[in-house]
Amino acid sequence: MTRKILVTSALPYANGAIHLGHLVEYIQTDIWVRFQKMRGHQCWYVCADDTHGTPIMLRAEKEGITPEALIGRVHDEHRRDFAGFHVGFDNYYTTHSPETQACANEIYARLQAAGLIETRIIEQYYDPLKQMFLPDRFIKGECPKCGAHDQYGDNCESCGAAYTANELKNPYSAVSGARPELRQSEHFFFRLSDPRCQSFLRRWTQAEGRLQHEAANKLQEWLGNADENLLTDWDISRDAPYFGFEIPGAPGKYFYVWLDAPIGYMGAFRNLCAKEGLDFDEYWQPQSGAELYHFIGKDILYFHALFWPAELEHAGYRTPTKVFAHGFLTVDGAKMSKSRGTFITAASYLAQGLDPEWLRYYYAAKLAGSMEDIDLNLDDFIARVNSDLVGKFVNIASRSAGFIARNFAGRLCTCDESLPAIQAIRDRRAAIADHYEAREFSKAIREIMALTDLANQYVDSVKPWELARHPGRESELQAACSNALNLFRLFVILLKPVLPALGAKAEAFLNVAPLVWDDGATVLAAGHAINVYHHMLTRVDKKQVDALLAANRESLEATPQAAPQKHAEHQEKAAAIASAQAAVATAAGPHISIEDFMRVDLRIARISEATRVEGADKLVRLLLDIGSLGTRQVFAGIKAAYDPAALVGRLTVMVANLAPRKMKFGMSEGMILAAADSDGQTPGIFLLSPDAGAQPGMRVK
RNA sequence: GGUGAUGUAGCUCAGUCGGUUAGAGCGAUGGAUUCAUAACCCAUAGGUCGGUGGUUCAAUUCCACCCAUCACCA
Repeated sequence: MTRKILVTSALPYANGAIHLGHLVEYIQTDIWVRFQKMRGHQCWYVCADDTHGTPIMLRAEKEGITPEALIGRVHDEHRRDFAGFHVGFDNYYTTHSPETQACANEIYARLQAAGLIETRIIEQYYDPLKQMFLPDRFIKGECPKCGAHDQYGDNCESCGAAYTANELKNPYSAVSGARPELRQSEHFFFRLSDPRCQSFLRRWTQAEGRLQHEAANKLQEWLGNADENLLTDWDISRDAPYFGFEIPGAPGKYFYVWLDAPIGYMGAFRNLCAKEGLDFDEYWQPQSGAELYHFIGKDILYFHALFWPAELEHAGYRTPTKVFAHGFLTVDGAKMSKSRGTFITAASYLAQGLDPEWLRYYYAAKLAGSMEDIDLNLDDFIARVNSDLVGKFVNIASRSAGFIARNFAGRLCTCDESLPAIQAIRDRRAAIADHYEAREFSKAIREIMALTDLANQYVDSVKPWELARHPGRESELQAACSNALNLFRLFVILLKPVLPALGAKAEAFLNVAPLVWDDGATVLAAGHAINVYHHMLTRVDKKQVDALLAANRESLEATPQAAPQKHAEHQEKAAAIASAQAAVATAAGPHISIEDFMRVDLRIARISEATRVEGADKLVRLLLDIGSLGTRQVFAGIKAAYDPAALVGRLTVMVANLAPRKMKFGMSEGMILAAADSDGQTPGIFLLSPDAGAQPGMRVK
């Protein structure tokens, strides 16, 4: 039965370059789509640039161009990068399109008719100079806790404290530098807290097979128990000026970028329908028999498994068949880092002359159907590609082709289908297909590589190089090489979803039409002529990888452009955090300066009160007297080692300028110092004490 | 602090619904071979399956706690 399948990857934001982290998702999706197409299903793969929002608007302004010009340029870059990695979209569109706008308006109107849209007045910082409302991350100021300058409006990158934008001291607009003022504005909300949404989502998210188990657990956490309503309404509007779609009937109000982003899937597909003569409704009406899959990163599960299905359901559309979330990419076990050069852009990878199929293969060999992060271990990458692809797979063709060309004018003889290696492939084809279907690509690759070992063992056992030296054994030689090349052909079929370009080269060499999955049931006919063999794949040289890292290594002063794996408006803040972390990690070195040390305000403290904390396993609540600085409440994880009653009255040392942290049990306004063996060899926690004479409030230095 | 996940050979990962000697690929070492992009083939060495306790005749596999890493939430 031919399935009708619509597949999407998450929309990359149109203000940054595609990097290796993005590519995990697009390659994963592309492999799956190519597999479905090879199976003969009608499968459409659409994606688009996510083009709206404040960051795009401001970026364009900064460059002195229109937002349309900016997103047009980025669109071309993205298309080129994806094409370079053989990501075969059927349509790569843009959310800034009439189709997306029409879909957004339609969904909005239907939600409104269903009583799920509500307006509410909210208070927000406004930039009087720029004359625009400011999202939190466009407000900077001094951290209310530690006083660090130039901190963003939601948390402090210096001390880690979390707060709201209006707690910032001396706030200023990151856009104009002006002092922002609080103003009221009417916003539109999607009523996710409505009982209809809630009960629908409980049902929808827990449906068997809908989400991965880890994802379903996460959703359960967000939804809470049946008697709780943890969902809050979603603010879907932004005030002008904003680059996006104006809300119908609400002049000066625009759809928030995250509202129209997933609708961009529909827009891209509608655009494809016009080109291909497809029936949009057949895929999107509630009773659709078509399948709909979204491939996403785990960071945007919230949008795709809560907001999006709730919108679709209540706007009278079908909901996704499944949502597939994947993990993040690490490089050599760590987050991608500009200073290490592991923040590798797609364009630089291609520009350095690395083969995109190396990466496709490596990702496939690491990807499973789970949300676990995957690691690009560069040494492993080199070893694996060289050994598996060149040494095992391509080698089968390379070691057989010469004999056929030289001795038999390129003609094959009958393939021995009873060969154990061929039988083994036939036996495993269905299982390998199941692995592809379940996105367990690493399992598929493992099976395929085990089979290539059998093929090489076969060649080794019949020793064509010896047969070639003995006149009269020509037919044996031809049989051996024909069998080997047939084995190679079968591997090409199995690997073609992962290696489309190599597959095309192999098809040209084998002189066959594009191979589909079912071709694995057949062999090449006797007398079939193959073409001259040319190298199909080079080895990875460590020098190339080193050069790639060098090309991507940036000085610490360089401004980061995008953070790994983030979408839309997450980007700017995450980038800032990433660069701050990178700076700390690399700039600090083995020593800190005296200034660094002096930033920590250590004080003698007298424990004036110590009580158990109901519901906490490790915590003791302490009240600390620090002399002229007053008293502080601190939660300390020392319950295992100290009886609270025995602590009262004793002196210890505390960090007095640690950012207060809101805990489940109250504010913790500092930290006391205690020793513990980090290896866990010596159990216990040992509180520090000053020598006699120290008074509460004294500075420790 | 809470929740979820992860922790198995030098590296990357399987696996065990509790049961005789824990697997693969790569890497290492030794051998064989020379058709092939110094590829391939054979063999060997390497792990008290993060730690501690418990349940059991038996735990890497179940339970509890702890440690480390990651994510989300607060």
